[in-house]
Formats: sequence, structure tokens, C-alpha cells
Amino acid sequence: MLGPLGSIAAISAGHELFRQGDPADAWYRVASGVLRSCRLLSDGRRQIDSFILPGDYVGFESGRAYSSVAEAITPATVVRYSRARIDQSASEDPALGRLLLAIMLNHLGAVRGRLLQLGRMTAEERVASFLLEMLERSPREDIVDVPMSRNDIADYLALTIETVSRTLSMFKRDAIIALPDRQHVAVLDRKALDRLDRRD
Amino acid sequence: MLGPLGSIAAISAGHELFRQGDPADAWYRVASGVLRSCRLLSDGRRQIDSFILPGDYVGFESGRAYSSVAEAITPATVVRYSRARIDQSASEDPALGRLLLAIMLNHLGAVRGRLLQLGRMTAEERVASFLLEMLERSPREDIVDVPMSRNDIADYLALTIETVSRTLSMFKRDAIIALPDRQHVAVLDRKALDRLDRRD
DNA sequence: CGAAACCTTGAGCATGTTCAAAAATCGTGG
DNA sequence: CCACGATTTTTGAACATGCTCAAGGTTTCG
Repeated sequence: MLGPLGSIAAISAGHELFRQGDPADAWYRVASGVLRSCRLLSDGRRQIDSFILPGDYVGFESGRAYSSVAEAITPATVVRYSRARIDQSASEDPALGRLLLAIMLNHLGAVRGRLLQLGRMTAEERVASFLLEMLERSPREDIVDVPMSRNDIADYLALTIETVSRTLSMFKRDAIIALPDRQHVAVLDRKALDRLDRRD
Repeated sequence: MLGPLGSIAAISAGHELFRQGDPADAWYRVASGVLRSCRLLSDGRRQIDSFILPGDYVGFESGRAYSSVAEAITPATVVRYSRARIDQSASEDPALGRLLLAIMLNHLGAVRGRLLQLGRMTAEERVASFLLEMLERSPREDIVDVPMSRNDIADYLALTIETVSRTLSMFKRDAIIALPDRQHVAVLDRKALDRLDRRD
């Protein structure tokens, strides 16, 4: 938490918090709702960098412009931290600087984990590790909240929507999960998922 | 550059600067030589996060232990910055904090670009963007230094060694590059490479 | 010069994609 | 509450990209 330096904004589902190319003059912390942060290739191929859940930050940029789009998947509220104000406060309060650094290091670790996921895991393993990741962040211990579409999951895991759907169906057939509705996955066999997520 | 806070160390080719699990009590800046930073899956699959060239930093960690291995590809010298000393200096000098933040943001942007590369680019596009990336960092404008093995390139691009080799041979057949020796790639048709690297 | 490591090339194969269609779900208005 | 169309998801079959396995060539280094 960055303290009382922010202002609050609401975004409705499907709308953009910022776009690729916009001046990157603020960071955001999600208070409620879920967003996605994506990059695009010129021919439309899309890669979702991260899903941004309550408590997460988004909008860290090294250049002057955002290099990704941030869009709300569900209605969301965010706290906006102007970069100028943060910079100024950080130069007065070293503790804030340390906090920012810690947030950044956390991010970096997460994105590096994704390299392994996208580069070296099979479809099965990617879906399993995605479910485990979302499970960690869900309120209940056995039900995963999945507010994003299959398409979003596909673009997050660098698969096609068909492969995601087929893999989930397979997990269901093997009684590893149940699919009560679109937005939820019930984990029936956590150990099976753990076995598929071969990170050390 | 982090100033006069570091001590110098030399590593010979093939040796480790730190391993997965070692206490992460220092960051490093490469003065000369090339290193690689990798993560492993339990069954041996490997993903190289980044090649670390002179001027680059390595060893940023959010937890107590390194989550990747850093190994020298060529003989290298590095400057070691103890985390404790950096932390202390940063709490006295806000400019240092800002510098660290800038370095971190740079890293983050680079790794995010890799997500797109690994997730959504074809083998051809990955090799092309790798060559362009290395070309930017080579002293000459038309010759790429490639100190790493084909195997390392494969694990960096999440391909197999055979696919890397075949793709390079194809570029050679199409007169996009020449391969004077193992360690060098001569770029004959830069535009053809640019066309393959479809980032906006 | 010889052995070891590395790189290239080829042929067959597998995982995940593409294309197509059916099924389920959602939103809207009567 | 149900009917309707639109959208999303699931399923199937054929296909393609990149992988695996295998062999031959090249470079490196003692």
C-alpha cells in the first residue's frame, strides 16, 4: 500500500484504464474487480502479461508511454498514483522507495516464472499451474474464481481457446476438477494439479 | 552504475556466480564477459531468462534465496553490490533509490517483451528478434556476436537446438545472414529481419 | 592426430492449431 | 417466465509447426 497519495477511479467492464502509447504518468492499484494487461503483435496476436486482481499494481513503465493495454474484465475500482507525486514523496521518504523496490522485485519474480510457464511447460501443465495460481488468490480453498473468458485464459497461457477448453474437459473427465459454471472451477484433486506443476 | 559501493570478482567460463537456493544477499553488474540466468523444471527442462552482457545487472530477487542460476558463458568479471550496503545507502540517498527503480523498470519491460516472444512468436520470428536484439548490443553494425552455444539460444527462445540450427540455415539460404563461424552472424538483409519481428 | 563436444541435416512423429459445427449460456424484450 | 438471437464454450477431424530420434559433419583442444 502506497499510503494516502492516490485518487480513486471506477472503470466498467470492457473499458480501458490505459492504452499502448498513452503517456505513462501514473501507476494504479486495484481496489476491486479484475483487469488484464496485454501486448499485441501487429497482426493481432495477443499475449496477456498478467491478470490484475485486487491488491495488485499495474502501470509500471520504464519509458514515457505505456507499452501495454490495461482493460477491465469486470467492473473495477482503482487507486491512481501520479508518478510525479510518488517520485517526489520517494525522494523525501526512503521507506517509500524501499516499498516500491519490493513491489517491483515481486513483479519481476512473477514475470520470470511466466517465462518458464510459456517457454517450457506443456498445455496440461500450463492450465494446471494457472488453476493453482488462481486458487491461491481465491477466497475459498477448493473453488477457483475465474472471472475471465476462455479466450483470456488462452491468451494468458499462450494457447488457443480450444486447447484450454479441451484441457479443462480432460481434467474434468479425470475427476481432477468440476465445472459448476463458466466462472468457477472446483478443485477435487489438488495433488494431481500439484503433480502437473513441476516447478521446484 | 551504482557508484563506488561494489567489490570486483572474476568467474571463469562455465562456472556459477550463484545457484538456485543460495541466499540472495547481493546484486551484480557485469563488467566484462557474458553470463546466462536460467530456471529449471524438476525434470531438467531449462529456460534461460536472459543473457547478461557487459553493463547488465543480475541477481535481483524478491525473496531470501535466488530463484535462478547465473553461470558464466565466457570468462567474466562482475562487480558485487551487497544488498545490505545498497539498502543502507539508498535510505540515505534518494537518488540511488530512484536509480534502482529505473533499473528495475527497465528489466521489467524487457521480461514482458519476452512473454510475447515466447508466447506468440513462431520459431522464425523468435530467431529473427533474437538476432536483432543481439545486433543492437554488438559493437559492429552488421555483425552479431554470439558467444553462447546453439543450445543456449534454444533454451533462451524456448525451442530445440535443431530448430535454431535449421532456422539459421534457412536465413542463410535466403541470403538474410551469413555464418562466418560459430560465434558470429553477419546480417546481410536487416530489413528482412525487421519484417519478421512484428512488434509494434 | 584423435577424441570429445558441438552443430547440421533428414525423416517420422506428436502436440497443439485450424477449421467447422454443435451445444450451452447469456441478455433482451415480449 | 419464456422465447429468441447473439455470444461463448465444447467437441471433432484434419493439419502444421516444431520436436524426437538418428546419423553425419565440423570444430576444438589435448
